[in-house]
Amino acid sequence: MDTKKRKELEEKGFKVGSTADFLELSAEEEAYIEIRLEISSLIKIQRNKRGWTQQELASAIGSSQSRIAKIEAGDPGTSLDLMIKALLQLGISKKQIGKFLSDNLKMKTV
Amino acid sequence: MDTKKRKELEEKGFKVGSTADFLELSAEEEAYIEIRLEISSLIKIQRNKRGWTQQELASAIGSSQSRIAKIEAGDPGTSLDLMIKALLQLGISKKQIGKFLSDNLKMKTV
DNA sequence: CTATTTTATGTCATATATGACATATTACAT
DNA sequence: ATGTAATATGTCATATATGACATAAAATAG
Repeated sequence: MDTKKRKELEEKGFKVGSTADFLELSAEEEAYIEIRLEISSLIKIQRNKRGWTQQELASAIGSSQSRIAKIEAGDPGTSLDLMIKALLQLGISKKQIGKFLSDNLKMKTV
Repeated sequence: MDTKKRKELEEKGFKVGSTADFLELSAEEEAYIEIRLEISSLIKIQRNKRGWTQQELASAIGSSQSRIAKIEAGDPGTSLDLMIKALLQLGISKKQIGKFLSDNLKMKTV
């Protein structure tokens, strides 16, 4: 991973280091962050596609507007669990979530 | 959802109620639990397929044997985040995780 | 421009997840 | 059977995620 991308992640609060020289993420660490960021961006896209406000989505899952903002911003202090709940409330099915993760193309169909 | 299945979930610690009459989960709540349970079972299957002990998997993600046992038992006091980290360390890619979620067939290919 | 809505950012008290540990239970050898 | 490794179950102190709230900043009317 290049230093620019790493810096971005560190600024968002991700613990990027701990791999010997603090210069590289393991493939698994990268994949984990990638999954989180992709799901986070899917939430934002789908929410907007439906014309929902962050407040509306928040209410639908018993959360708060600021929490949704943090999720969509890729804040690491948020869980995949809450993200999945958000997607499901947006009407995205398990199957569609799976398709989104497996297809590298950016989900035309949802 | 039938009462038998609900009882199983409640025994595992899931908050099943809060939907008016405490008899039904919303489709989204069900889907969320289903995703967790399927991923949990995928972890167990893939770990065994590789001949890893729970302790070995735990060490690979900086966790503990008991935590892996709880994940594989479907304990709700565990996060999707940790589960995904486990899968990735088992060599399951994001793409394969996606396929597993989208295909309803039980992952011959992984 | 000005008002109003929406989103972003920060803080805080509380809830939940965590690894570590002890120990029970089970599987699997020899 | 008897030991030995693997897994399950429970507890605890600590770390992290949480919703709520305040408020700033941006976007979108009008």
